[in-house]
Amino acid sequence: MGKIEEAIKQSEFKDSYNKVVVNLLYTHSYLVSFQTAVLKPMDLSPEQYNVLRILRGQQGKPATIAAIQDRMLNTMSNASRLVDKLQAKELVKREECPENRRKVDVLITEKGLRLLELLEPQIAALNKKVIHLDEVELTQLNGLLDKLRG
Amino acid sequence: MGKIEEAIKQSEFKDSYNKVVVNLLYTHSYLVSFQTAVLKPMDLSPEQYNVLRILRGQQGKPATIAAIQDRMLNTMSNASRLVDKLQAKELVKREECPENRRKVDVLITEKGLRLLELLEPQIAALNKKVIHLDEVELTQLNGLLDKLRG
DNA sequence: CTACAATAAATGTATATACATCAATTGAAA
DNA sequence: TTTCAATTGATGTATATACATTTATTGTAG
Repeated sequence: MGKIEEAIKQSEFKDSYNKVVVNLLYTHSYLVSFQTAVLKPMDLSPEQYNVLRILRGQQGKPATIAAIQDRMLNTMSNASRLVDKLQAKELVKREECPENRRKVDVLITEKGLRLLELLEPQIAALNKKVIHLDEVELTQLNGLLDKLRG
Repeated sequence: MGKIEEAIKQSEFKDSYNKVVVNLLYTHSYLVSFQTAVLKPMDLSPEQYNVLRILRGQQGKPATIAAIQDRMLNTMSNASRLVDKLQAKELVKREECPENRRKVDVLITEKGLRLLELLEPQIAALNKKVIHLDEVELTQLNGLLDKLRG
């Protein structure tokens, strides 16, 4: 695939900022399309998968809808409806928060945990296959992305 | 904002591949949300903006729907419907391709070109403001993203 | 030439997303 | 205590997206 100029058949960019934006959008699409292919047979969207991982990260503690929203990668998305979908598949459950009845405690179920365990090695293998960087480069890239956001 | 661990309140990752994926998804969302804010007053979505730029890149030559699809950042999206939306706003026009009536030639209009000229300095200023990297780092980042995709 | 496969774009449909609004609950001020 | 603003999540709605199917046109094998 190579350079972004070839990938999108554009020979030059206004400036390096512009080029890096296009490169990031393109690389994002590259990664998401692979991820989607692995998740789809399990009837999960990438954002649903992300919510499951957030809930597992709570290690037994419940998370409110607002807390999930906060940690989501796509900050514009709708945590309430994502939880609806996951609950319908019995991958998460809602519980009324006793000390504040406005809040809703969301927890990952056993079934949800088992699904993650099934998916994770597949995703890891996929990442290793489609990300053509070594450890040093991965660290550099993580550093640059962190710095980008300031 | 700083490190990805703080941004999404996750203390550790399975491996560096995983971390870089999360970091990319998060940075993507960071950039798109800014871009959307600039485009929204002009009633353009980021993908519509992208299609306009692709058409301008043709420098007067028309592009077929398939050619647009090819160059789009989000390869899954629907070029035909995006062109519908842009055409309704008179930013692009469709013309029947004379030598092959299955194809449709799409061209950017004067109005479309003027809109791009209006938006571009705004986008450039925004990029400069929200991307906290210098020229050397931008080049490094572009190189790593190109290498990532192989 | 005819029939059929291949190609190009449009359309149908289900789901996802963005954003505004609504309803319920809580907390705090008068 | 009563009232009202703030918080939390759910819902309504329009648009966007993913993917399959359909329609129209072209190319090609028999």
